[in-house]
Amino acid sequence: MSKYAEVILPVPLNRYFTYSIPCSLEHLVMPGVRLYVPFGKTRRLTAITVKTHDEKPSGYSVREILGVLDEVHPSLLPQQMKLFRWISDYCLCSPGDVMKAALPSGLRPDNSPSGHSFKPKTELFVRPGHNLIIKGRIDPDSLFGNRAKARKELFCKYLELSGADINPESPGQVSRQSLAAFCKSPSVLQALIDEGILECYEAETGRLKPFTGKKRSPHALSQVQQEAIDGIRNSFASRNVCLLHGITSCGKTEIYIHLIKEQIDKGRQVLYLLPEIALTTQIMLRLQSVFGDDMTVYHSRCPDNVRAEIWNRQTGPEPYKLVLGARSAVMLPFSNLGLVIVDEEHEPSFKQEDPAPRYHGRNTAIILADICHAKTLLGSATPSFESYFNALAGKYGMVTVSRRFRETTLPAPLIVDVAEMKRKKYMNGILSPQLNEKISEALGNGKQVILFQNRRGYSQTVECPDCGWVQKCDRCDVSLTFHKDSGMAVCHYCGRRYRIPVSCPSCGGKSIRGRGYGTERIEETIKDLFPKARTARLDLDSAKTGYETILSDFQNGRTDILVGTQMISKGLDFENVSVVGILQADSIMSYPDFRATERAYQLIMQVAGRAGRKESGAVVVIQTRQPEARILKMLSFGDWKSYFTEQMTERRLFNYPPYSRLVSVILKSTSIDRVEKASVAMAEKLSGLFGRETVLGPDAPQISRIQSRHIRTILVKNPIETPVRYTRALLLQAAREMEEEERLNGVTLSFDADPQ
DNA sequence: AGCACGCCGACT
DNA sequence: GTCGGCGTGCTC
Repeated sequence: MSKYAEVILPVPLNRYFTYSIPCSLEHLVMPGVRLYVPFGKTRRLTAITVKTHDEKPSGYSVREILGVLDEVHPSLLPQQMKLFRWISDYCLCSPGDVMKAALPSGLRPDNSPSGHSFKPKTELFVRPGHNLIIKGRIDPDSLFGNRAKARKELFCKYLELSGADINPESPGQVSRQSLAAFCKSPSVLQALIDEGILECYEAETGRLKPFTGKKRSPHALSQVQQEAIDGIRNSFASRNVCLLHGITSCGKTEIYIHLIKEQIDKGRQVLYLLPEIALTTQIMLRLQSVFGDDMTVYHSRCPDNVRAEIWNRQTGPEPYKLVLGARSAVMLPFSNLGLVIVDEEHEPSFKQEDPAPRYHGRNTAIILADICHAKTLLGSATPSFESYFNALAGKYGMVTVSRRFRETTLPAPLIVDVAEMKRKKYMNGILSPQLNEKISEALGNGKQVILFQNRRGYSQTVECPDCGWVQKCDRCDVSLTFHKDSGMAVCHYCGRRYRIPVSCPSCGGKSIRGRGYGTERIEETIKDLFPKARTARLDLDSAKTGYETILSDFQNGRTDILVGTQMISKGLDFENVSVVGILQADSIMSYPDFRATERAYQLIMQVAGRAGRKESGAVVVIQTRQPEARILKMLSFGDWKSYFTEQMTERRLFNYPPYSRLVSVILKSTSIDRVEKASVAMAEKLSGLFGRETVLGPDAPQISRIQSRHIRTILVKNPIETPVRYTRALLLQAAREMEEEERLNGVTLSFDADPQ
C-alpha cells in the first residue's frame, strides 16, 4: 500500500510523472495498472503505473489520480513494462511515445469525462425460460400440443440450434437474430418470449468471428523440412536466436506450423511476425486451418475495438496461443511466450520510420523473447546483412535450406541492356523486344506474366519540356506523380493532390506533360500491346479497391498479366507464371546509401522468386542500363554468401554497420532559419562530446521538407565497440543542454537509432 | 504533443 | 469595440 504512483503519460516528455493515490484506491494500484489522471489545466489522460512508493516528491505539488482503469488485473504485464523500458532506452524516445504506439486507443480514453471508452460488444441471445426448468429433457409436444404450429416449429428449431434436444443440461448459445431468421414473421418469436417459453438475455460476444472451418493436423514433413526442424531445435539448445535461411517455396510455413504446434502443446504462446504488406489472408487461412480459434491476427489496420479486445484477452485467463501480427504486435501482452517467429526478417518495413518510437520489429522481438525466456526464429530467403553477420559471428544459430520443397530451381535471369536497345530504336515504350517476345510466347502457351515496376502512378513527374520546370508539393520537398485515373498530380509523401496547370508557371509554355513510367502507364501500354490478354494492376492505389481480389484473380488464372509494385513480391507462389519482368532495375539499384545493393538484391530475388519452375521454361527478364553491374551477376542463391562477403569487406573499409553503430539526430521546424541554426549548434555540441570524426552533418535529407516542416539530420557514427549506454548518455546530455540553453525554440529534436 | 494564455489585425 | 491569428511556455 503506497501513497504515490510513478506513471507513464502519453506525452513526448522524457520522464515519469508522480501522482498521489487516495487511500480507498491504494490496494488497486500496482505496476502495469492503468490510471486516469488530470494533466495541465484541462486535460485528463490515461497513465500506466510504473511503480508505487511512499516518498513525497518535493518541488511541486502532487496531484491526485482521478481513478483506476484496471480493477481486475493490470493491462500491462511485467514483461511488457521491461520491454517498454528497453524500447524507450534504445530508441532514445520518451516512455510516452512507446505507450502511444503500444496501447490501442480504446484502452486509452484520454479526455473522456468518465475515463471509459472501450465497450465490449454484446448481443441478444435466447434460452429456455426459467419457469421451464426441465427435468431431463424438453418435450415440445407437451408444451404446445397440436396447436400453435409455427411456434412449435420455431421452438424445435431453437432446440436443434442449441443442441438442447440432445444435451438439455447445457444448451449452446443461440443469438436472437439467428433464430429470428427461421420464422416468417418476427411476432412468432416475440410470442414465445412473451409466453416465457424462451427468454431473451444480453451477453458479451466479442467482435472477432469464431472459426467455423474444419481443422486439420499439420502435414507430414519432407525429409528436407525435417532436417531443418532438427537443425533449429539443435540450435535453440545453445542459442536464443536462429536464422532460417531458406529459399522461396522451400516449405517454410509448414516448418513454422510444426514448431508452433510444439510450443502450444507445451502450453506456451507463439508470436508470428510478418511485414505489414505481407499480411495476406492466405497465410492466415493456412494457420487458421490448423490452429482455429487458438489464434488471432493483429495489425495496425485492425479496427481499434478489435485491437482492444485482443489486448484484453491477452491479459485474461485464456490468452491466444498464437498471434499472427505485424510489427506492432510485439507490444501485445504475452504471459507465457515460448517462441517468436519473424518471417521475411530482412524486410525494411519492420523498422518504424516516422513517428517515434523508431523501433525495429525484428530486434524488438528478439528482446521480447529474451525477457520472456523464449526463442526467436528469423526466416528469410535473402537474410539482412545484419542477421547473416550475427549468424556467421556465432551470435545466432543458422539453418540453411537450399532445396525447394518440390525440387525446383530458380531460372538464371536474362539481362537486357535498355540503353543499347534504345540506341538501336528497338524499345517499344518501356518494353524491350526480348521481354516483348517472352510475353507473347507465354501468353501463347497459356502462361501468366508478372511485370514489376517500383513506382506507382502514371508518370513519375509532371514537367514543362520548354524550360524544365517540375511540379512540386507545396508542403514537401518532392516532385509530384501524375495519376491518370484521377487526372491529378499527387504527392506520395503527404497525399496532397494538385491540378496540373495548363500553362507553365515559370515560362508560360503550354506543353506541360508527364514524364517517366509508373504502374498505371505500364498497365495502359500492356493493354495496348496485348489487347487480348487480361491485364490487372496491383499497387497501393489499386489495392484500396480489393487487394485480395486482384491477387486471387491472378492466382486462379482469371487474369494473365499482373503489373505491380513491391506488393507483388510478397505472398504466394504463382505456379503458372512463366515470365517475370523487372522493367527498370536501375530504380532499385541506385539508392544513394550503403544499403542500396543489399536492398536491390533482396528485392530482385523476391520478385524473381514469383516465377514458376525452370523446367517449365520460366524466365526472369531484367531490364537495366547497367547490365555489367556486379549485383546482377550474383543473382542466385548459391552466390549469396560470396556477395555478402564482398559487401562486408566494403562496409568494414568505410566503417558502415555492422562495423559501426549509427544514430541519426533529427531536427524539424516550420522555420528553415531556426532549424538550420539549431542543427549547427547541435552538431557543434555533439562534435565536442564524441569527437569530430564521429559526427557527420548537419545535412538536409533527400526530402528536406515534409508537411511544411523543414528537416535536418546529424549522423553520429560510433565504432561497434563503443557501448550503447555511453552513446545514449551523451546524446541525451546534448539534447538536455540544447533545451537548457534555449537553442531549440520552435525546433523539435528526436533520434533514430540504427536508421535504415 | 496539446492546450491555454497573451498580445496585435480586420470585422459587426 | 471583439473575434481570432499563432508565438511561447508548461504539464506531476
